[in-house]
Amino acid sequence: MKTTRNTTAKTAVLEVFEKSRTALSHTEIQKQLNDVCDRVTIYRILDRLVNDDIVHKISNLDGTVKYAKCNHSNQRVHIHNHAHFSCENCHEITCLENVKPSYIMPHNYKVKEINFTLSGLCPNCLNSNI
Amino acid sequence: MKTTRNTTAKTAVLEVFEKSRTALSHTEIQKQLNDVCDRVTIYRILDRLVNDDIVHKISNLDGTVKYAKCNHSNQRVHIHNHAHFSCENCHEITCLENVKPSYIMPHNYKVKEINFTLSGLCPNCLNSNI
DNA sequence: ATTTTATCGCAACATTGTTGCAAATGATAA
DNA sequence: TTATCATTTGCAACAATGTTGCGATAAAAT
Ligand SMILES: [Zn+2]
Ligand SMILES: [Zn+2]
Ligand SMILES: [Zn+2]
Ligand SMILES: [Zn+2]
Repeated sequence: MKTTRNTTAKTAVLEVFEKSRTALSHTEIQKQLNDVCDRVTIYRILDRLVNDDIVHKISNLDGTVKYAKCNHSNQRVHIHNHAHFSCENCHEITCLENVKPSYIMPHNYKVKEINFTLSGLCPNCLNSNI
Repeated sequence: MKTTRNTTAKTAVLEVFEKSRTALSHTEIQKQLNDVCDRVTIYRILDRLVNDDIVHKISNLDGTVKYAKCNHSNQRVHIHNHAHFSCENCHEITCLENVKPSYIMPHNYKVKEINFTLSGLCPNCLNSNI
């Protein structure tokens, strides 16, 4: 069985996540890492973190992909059914841990994962009345 | 004011949408068009169609972007609040026009658009018990 | 038919993500 | 501590996707 190692690069990436209130793209992580490691390594670390349920991947309407730390890694069944908010002004993406959509599916579909992203203006940008 | 023109390329793209039951990526459209026009032109046509509320853009968890015809262009207020299903086996993306999520948002957010994509197995792939 | 301007083709570029392979390094046990 | 070995890394090269500038083309209106 494949074990996951704690490398300096991985630790650095996790620290970046720890410091961030919002979800981060590969590029944003790379900028904050200041050449701690190669671009490719970041991709591979992110893959592993997603695989190990430490981070979850968020895909935005505009095609950008971001990542955020999971704060429920302790749960037995690990699913990300919370919503995300994408601000059209500041482009920040945040987890809305308490927003979970309810819906009724037609028969004959097997749903395994959901991706619910809302976009518009975040509280910050709404207050600066843009 | 900018007016939109009906060009042969645009007509060809619309015909491709008309023939398709599922959402299409830029690459899929290009393949079906058989060099009717340049790759860049397809991008520009898609942009215009989205802008004119004739087509809507769907962004998938795996990072792929697809487009589907809107079948409610007549509505006064044009919003895409229906869900989409993305099959992890055949990779087809279909509009679930009747599935609309209900949810409760925290205050101070202004929601303008939602993107609700479910993934798993579509009826076709579920029946071929994979 | 003429005019206007939206659209197109092309080339060049930017960004994002992937792969193969030799070298480096973390974890484990001797 | 040292030896071992599978995991991880860096590098280089590649692939896919999307963007921009600009001169040429063509749709639509007069
Ligand atoms: Zn904002
Ligand atoms: Zn989240
Ligand atoms: Zn399927
Ligand atoms: Zn749809």
